[in-house]
Amino acid sequence: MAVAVDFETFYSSDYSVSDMGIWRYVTDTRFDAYLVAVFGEGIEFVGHPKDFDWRRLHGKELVSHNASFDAFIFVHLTRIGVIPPDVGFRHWHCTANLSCYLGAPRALAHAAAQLLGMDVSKDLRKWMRGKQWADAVAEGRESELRQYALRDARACHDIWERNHARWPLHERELARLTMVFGWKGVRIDTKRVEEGIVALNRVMFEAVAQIPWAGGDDVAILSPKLLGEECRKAGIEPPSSLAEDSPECEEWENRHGSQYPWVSAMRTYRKANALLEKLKTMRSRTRPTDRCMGYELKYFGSHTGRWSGSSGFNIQNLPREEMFGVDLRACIVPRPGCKFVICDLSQIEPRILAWLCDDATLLDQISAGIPLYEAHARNTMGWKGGNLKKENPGLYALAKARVLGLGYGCGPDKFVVVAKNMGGIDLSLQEAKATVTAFRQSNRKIVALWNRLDADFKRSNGSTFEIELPSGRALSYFNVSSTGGWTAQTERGGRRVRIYGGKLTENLVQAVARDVFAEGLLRLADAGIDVAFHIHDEAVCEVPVDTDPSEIGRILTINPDWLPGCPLAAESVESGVYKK
DNA sequence: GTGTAGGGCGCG
DNA sequence: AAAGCGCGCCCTACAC
Repeated sequence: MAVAVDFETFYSSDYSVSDMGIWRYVTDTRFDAYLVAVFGEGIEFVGHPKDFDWRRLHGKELVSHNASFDAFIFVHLTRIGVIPPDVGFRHWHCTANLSCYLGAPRALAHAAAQLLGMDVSKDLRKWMRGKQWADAVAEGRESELRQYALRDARACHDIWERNHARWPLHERELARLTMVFGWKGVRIDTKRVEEGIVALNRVMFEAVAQIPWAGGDDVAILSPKLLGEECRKAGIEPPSSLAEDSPECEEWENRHGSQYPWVSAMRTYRKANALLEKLKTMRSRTRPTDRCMGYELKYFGSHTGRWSGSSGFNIQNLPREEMFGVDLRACIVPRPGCKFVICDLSQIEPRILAWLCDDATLLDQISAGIPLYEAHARNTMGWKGGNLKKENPGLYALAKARVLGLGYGCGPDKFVVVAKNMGGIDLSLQEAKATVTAFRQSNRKIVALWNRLDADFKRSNGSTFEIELPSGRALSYFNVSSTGGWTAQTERGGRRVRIYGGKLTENLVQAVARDVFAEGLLRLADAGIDVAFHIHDEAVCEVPVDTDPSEIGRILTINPDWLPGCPLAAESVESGVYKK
């Protein structure tokens, strides 16, 4: 039994949690929590937070949809004296996270539709945008608003009551850790951020100077249409794509690039702008009190279970290298007295794939210390020499591209691109075709896994296809259908996507790797090691400077009980800044 | 004005 | 028949 708590707070087009982050939103002078709805265990209240007897929640299990928002509001209202300081609730669960775990959408309206079959329209909340409680009163809609808030609290309560038994305790703990890691945030090197902003403004100024249509105020500098018009004025055809990996665009650049620097200026502008926006977000979200920036990760952000970045700042996709002389990762630093130990699980996905295929040869080689991609080259590419990475870096790169690309069904056309992007390898389509065929012939166990999953999937036509993962949780595909090709929904009620053996294999591997890493996170927490943030298979730990870094790798590579015989390895680096 | 789709590109 | 996968955020274009 739990009590649902749902706050309604003022927001507008230029004042919102999603743009500003929760800390700045709450500390802004415009902040106003004008309503709270509380529902469950015989409590039914809706009104101003100051009018609720918060002591009624003492000792209760609380639940909110997006608990990282409501619990933060609760803490803030306690700090400023609206809520008394002695309300001791037991846990504060999140039904948005629960919904994701169950394969339902995160947003309350859609989650309630899928999990409760209930229509929870958000129209009134949108209507409140930019309006204060007094505006609602003036327009005679306050009782409607109260009902709306209570209805949301009831939906949250019902989602919890009907489904929480299917959410394991260790997964709830992962969700809780995700919330508190994000609240705590990361320390920011504010000087480096400022310098980066100055440098990028200059880069963009110079790029704009090269773009003839960039004069006015509201001009779309990256507009393909405007580029097209400019090209036709000059009597040349515009490239149909500006992507870095477009051969057509590469040819255009070779032919026209020196005379017309437009494409290269647009690319520079695009990259520098994306970087600049990230720096500005960091600057605006850094708390002056402790020079730290809160961030948010979405627990179960992907259907395979991985976390995903969120809320206007994605901490999981910071560039690895410096760009335009700006090192974004280095803007994130340990707190005083601490260092980072950055630890990642080495080649976790191919190891899992080998384990799932029961490829004993490969597993034994890895256990014996042979590098994974070298072992692959020995087994299936005829490598007979010594250390492959040292003796033949080109072949090593190809082996890596084969393992990471071809293991999941990549075809020849795509493999040309994958080999180029991943290993800088130029392959003709003919060579790619031969490589794909040879790979599938010499990796029969992988192909057998594709085929087995594909057949199992098709047997689920008309219903839900579930793959039981070694950890005990399930990977689900809803409403399997064969109409117009085989499709399913990876999210309940979501868009249909094409499903096939290679994709199922990749999803399965990704899900198992996620569970391995998740167990590691729980063990780190048990050992009292702070994780500043994490990126799929990498934990950025923030520890006192005298901490032994090898302990962290040891903890992350303990085999879960459900993964016996899969050799795990980790690499750790100590650093005074975040880096790759 | 808002919402959405898609190109492009950052990450694992 | 064949198909790398999983994300989020920037921007533009376009429908309403």
